[in-house]
Amino acid sequence: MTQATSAKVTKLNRVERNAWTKQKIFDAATKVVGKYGYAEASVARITEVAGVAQGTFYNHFENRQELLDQLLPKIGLDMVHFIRARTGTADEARQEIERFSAFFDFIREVPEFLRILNEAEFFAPAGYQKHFDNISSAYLRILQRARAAGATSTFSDEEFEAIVQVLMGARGYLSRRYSYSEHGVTAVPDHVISAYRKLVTHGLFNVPDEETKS
Amino acid sequence: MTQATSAKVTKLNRVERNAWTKQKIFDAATKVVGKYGYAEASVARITEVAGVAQGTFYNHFENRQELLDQLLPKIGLDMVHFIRARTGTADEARQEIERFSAFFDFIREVPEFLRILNEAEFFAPAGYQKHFDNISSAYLRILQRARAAGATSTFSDEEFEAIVQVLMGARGYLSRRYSYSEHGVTAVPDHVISAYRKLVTHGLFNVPDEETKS
Amino acid sequence: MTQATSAKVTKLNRVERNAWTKQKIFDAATKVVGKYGYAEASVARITEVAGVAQGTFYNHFENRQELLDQLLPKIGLDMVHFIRARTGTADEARQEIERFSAFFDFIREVPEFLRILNEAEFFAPAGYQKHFDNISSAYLRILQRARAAGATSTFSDEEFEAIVQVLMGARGYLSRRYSYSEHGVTAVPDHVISAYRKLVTHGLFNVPDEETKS
Amino acid sequence: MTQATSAKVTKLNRVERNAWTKQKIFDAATKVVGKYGYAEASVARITEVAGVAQGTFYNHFENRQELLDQLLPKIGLDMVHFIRARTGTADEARQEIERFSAFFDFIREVPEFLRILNEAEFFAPAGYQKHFDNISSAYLRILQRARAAGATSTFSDEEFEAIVQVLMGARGYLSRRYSYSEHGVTAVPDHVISAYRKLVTHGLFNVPDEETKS
DNA sequence: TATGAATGAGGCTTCATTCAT
DNA sequence: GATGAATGAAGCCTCATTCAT
Repeated sequence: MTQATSAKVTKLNRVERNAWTKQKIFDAATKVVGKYGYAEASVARITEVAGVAQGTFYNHFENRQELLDQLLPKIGLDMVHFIRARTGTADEARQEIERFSAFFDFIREVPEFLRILNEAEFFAPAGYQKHFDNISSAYLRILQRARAAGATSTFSDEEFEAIVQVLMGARGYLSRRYSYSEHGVTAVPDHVISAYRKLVTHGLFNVPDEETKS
Repeated sequence: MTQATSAKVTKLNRVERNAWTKQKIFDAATKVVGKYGYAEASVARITEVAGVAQGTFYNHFENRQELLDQLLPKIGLDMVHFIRARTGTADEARQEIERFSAFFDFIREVPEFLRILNEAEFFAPAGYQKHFDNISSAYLRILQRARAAGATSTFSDEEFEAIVQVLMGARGYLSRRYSYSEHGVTAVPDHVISAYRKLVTHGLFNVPDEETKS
Repeated sequence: MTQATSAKVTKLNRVERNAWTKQKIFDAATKVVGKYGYAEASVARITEVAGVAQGTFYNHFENRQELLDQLLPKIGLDMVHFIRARTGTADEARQEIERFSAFFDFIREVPEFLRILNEAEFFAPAGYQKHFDNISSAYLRILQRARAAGATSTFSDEEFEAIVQVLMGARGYLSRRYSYSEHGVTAVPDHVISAYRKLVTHGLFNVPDEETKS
Repeated sequence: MTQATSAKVTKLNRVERNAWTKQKIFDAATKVVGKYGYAEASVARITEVAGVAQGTFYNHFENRQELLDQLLPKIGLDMVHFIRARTGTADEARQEIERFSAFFDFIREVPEFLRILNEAEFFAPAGYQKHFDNISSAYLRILQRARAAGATSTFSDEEFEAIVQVLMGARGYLSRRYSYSEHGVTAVPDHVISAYRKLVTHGLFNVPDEETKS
């Protein structure tokens, strides 16, 4: 999230002032939604936090929903960059764990993300869709590349799509359970990471011999 | 979902009439939330569908939220019974697949469940929590029993907790992706089930030898 | 206009109370629009005058426009009855003058009518249309009957339609000019009536002989 | 309507540029009000059509109302010239029909006029008043001159004033009824003109003999 | 003079909840 | 217990006007 700096605003030209105001609203929305959720993110509340008049809001956004729908995709891209920067060149399984861990690190970096991500599906469906497409297509390519390198079990493209859902679902549900807390966002416990690692590397169940080949 | 019978209401004593009215409201809420979501489930709409006056609502529920919070746990129990009845005595991995499939069968049986489940977290948090506790504790016991029978990889109790989140997240996300459709609820494709089976039996990634021992 | 009596409201049953409230709103709207015009007739203002809460408004009318569109047709019918009661059995020309005079008498009786009539076309088009259809069809029948009795010059049905417009336009414009005044509504001067009588009985211009026959 | 020429604006001095901008706003207002009506003629819309900034508006007009009030009188004068040019030297009754027809011709020439004329009374009362005074005094003089030439029935000055209202009301109502249409403005049907002619030349009703002398 | 972002009052409507019958 | 009209807070949005650049 681009944090609007509160530095001196001494000399800004018109275009800059304009962008600065929009950014203030955007940042305020991020804060408000992150803290109180979409349902409580009224235009009045957002503009109050942003320190502008309610009418100003509509100089920068068509309506409330338009802003809300921009929230997740924007932060979602930040997340992608963040995770990418934290992914090394180890074997594929390890990279997946790195991505998984980095996801939780990002949540701590941008605590608003958690709530925005989880609620967007219902309060900002268009934004959620956009974010989801961003993420899942990237994820799918990663898996396909791993498969090409012989690093995965045998999965079809369709199955990979389902797997992407599972992996995103894992992050979503785990983050709700382990990152929320009274005051702020906490680090994810190690056993969550180890559980995830075991699941993606060995599966959950031992398989009787005769089933091995499906 | 307990369907209120439309049988003759001729002879009901006071207690029965009372329960019958409450049930009507409850069923109406299920229908309305299932079809339009929590956000559109106004008291006016629910009571209209139930065929009672708005004021009647408050004779049976403290407020709107109280009813909404009861929705998911109640249907959730129906789901547990449904799944349990569909789980055989095969090996643990197979039973998990049966449970997974049964989950999607239940969605088709009770189409309202999908929306209620997915939205409850944000619109009926208390109800969601209750449901979640119901499910996850049951699930945890299943995994622990499987472990005792030597049917799982090596997981600690804490890790199992995380795994439960993952498995529920998988169901949640996959159902959103594959069960929703224009008109009603559709069956989940086979490749989703096979992907899930592969994941829980073999994991996702092949592991280089030296990593085997974490 | 049915004036809501301000008599004791001691004992009214539910249905009566309901109708009474709706009537209060209706009367308030009549007053407000009559005095300040449609543009200034906000729901807030109307409900304040009616002495009810703003929300109450929407228990009785779908929305603001629905009420506004009912205003003119309702008063318009009162006007028709009023005029009819004042029209005697003299010859057709005299009856027309009676109707014309009665129109202005009605305006004094129901001063709100003037503004409601004149503004409705632009602020309550649906209501205006309804009123206009009511009036013009009645008027047309009157003219046709007079023609059948040999009491009119030679006009076709289509021409009569145009004449109806002219006669209504005459009332509209004359009432704006002669009935409005600072404080309330004034009687129309005699010379207006005599001018109207001369016009409808002899026309305006003397016609050179050779034109007589078109 | 003075159409702002789209000629090269390359060399204009300060005064000319000023007038040119004001004219652009004026023309835009005419278009907007003519097409959408006064109520939809927001300053934002007008300036957008004019291609100037909103603030510019207030360099040329005190406020929104001031502009709106200038619209009708200006076009009204164009109308007067138009009609005068189309009025011949035949007998008075014929001239009146020519004026009547020319009025409808003008509406087709300047389609915006219709809406501006009809709505002005309520949205631009000051402008309406001014226009009305312009027209009615001119009309009154015409009638007086006709009377002096012995071309009219017996009317007093006061009665003539009322007659002017009737004749203008006829034009107003007839134009609303017969000139509006889905796409643009249509010619007035012949039977409207013939009805008008009959009315002003013979009146509407046959008069029993004994009434002749009122 | 031109610009256009900022302002804030005010409009319409929804809806959970109350309460007299 | 059932009813349903009444309440009023709160939400979203529009728009004429101002003002710093």
